[in-house]
Amino acid sequence: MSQANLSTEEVILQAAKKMFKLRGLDGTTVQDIATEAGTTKSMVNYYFRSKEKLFASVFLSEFKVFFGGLAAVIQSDLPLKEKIEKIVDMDTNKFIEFPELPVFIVNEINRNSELVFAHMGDLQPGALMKQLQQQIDAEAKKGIIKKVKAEDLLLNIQSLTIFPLLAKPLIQNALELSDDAYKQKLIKRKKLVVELLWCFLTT
Amino acid sequence: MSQANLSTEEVILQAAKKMFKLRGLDGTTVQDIATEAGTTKSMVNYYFRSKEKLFASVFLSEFKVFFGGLAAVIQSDLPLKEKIEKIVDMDTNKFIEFPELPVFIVNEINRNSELVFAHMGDLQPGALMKQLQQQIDAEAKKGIIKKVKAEDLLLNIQSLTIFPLLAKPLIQNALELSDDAYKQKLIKRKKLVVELLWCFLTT
DNA sequence: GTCTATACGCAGATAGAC
DNA sequence: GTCTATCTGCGTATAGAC
Repeated sequence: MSQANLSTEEVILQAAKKMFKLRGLDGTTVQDIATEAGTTKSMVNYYFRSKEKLFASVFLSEFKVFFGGLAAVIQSDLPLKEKIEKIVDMDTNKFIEFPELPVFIVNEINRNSELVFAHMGDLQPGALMKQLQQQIDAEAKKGIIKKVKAEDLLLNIQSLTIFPLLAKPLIQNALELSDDAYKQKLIKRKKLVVELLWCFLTT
Repeated sequence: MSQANLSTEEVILQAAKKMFKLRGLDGTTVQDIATEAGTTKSMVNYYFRSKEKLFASVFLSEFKVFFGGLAAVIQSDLPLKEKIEKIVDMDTNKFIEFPELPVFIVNEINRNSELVFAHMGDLQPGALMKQLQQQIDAEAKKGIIKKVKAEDLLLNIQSLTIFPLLAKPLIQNALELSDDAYKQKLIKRKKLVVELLWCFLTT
């Protein structure tokens, strides 16, 4: 970080992240990564032994970006409505910054699931879900919201925020929107998504 | 259709559909298709000239399955609520029958968009959207629903129905659900999605 | 119309010189 | 640690026998 010239290993890793996110595991060759990094295939294999090992490390770190923050918000002691707002806001911002992430993750968990799930055994979604459920039950008892399943709420939030990124080329094509117009649409959409979710919880 | 033994060309086409949907354009080789079809690489290239030409024809027909029906429902003269129910029901059933479709479509429109959009110039989403907007405006004037943008409504419907398919491996892993349990969850979810959407439109 | 043989290039990976 | 040279296999595509 402190030196201007990154080590070759770091340059290769960054190039791999870029190419894998753009074209996926199958669509990226070691040569692509080497060219992007300004080095040779041999160097890539020297530092990372194989394409799959390199991919695994890239995927894991990107997956943490993808779901990083979600756990923190759920574990915080905010009221449910603010948690929803925060998750929607966070996801939207993250995906505006890294638009290739959702397609990358979705593609790889479906196409290379063995490779992917072998390397992420340490995540504990069950505990998070339980905690969120307790909060929902508590707020429902107070009459603030109606009782729903935590897993459904979370799935609805993620569906409404992530899908528009996945379908971006299709929607842009259909509505004839520029990249910037689409970005503005996503930002406006945050409010709409929260309203939609909250409306359902309080009716 | 009437003869038990399909022509070699048809067998290859079916094999290509299967393999492309499972592994995508980049993840499928001509050899894979040939093996699946019980023939040779040469035959594949004989009938379809190239892998990309074969892919283009597969994608187009699958895309029509993906969006077939949507236009018909929007163009029908049902009230909005029934249209929403019908779209949710249709999409869910379709994706239970062909679970690989959403990932396939999403991946290819993002990764191979040039190839994809070059072959689907004849779709007219603008007209459909306009028609749906008119119905929304009409029902809003009657006080049945509140006024919303047709494009937002459609995006919300598709988000809530399609995303759970795209994230299937992740959700199955997190909630520890079998394939059949997941399928049951999707079927139950139809009602929840319609309620969520309709609740927002009438509040 | 079907299949064998084969062309040619690039894939991923390694050996060994410097 | 870096790079050149090279291996082996598979990728798409075609030529030509039957």
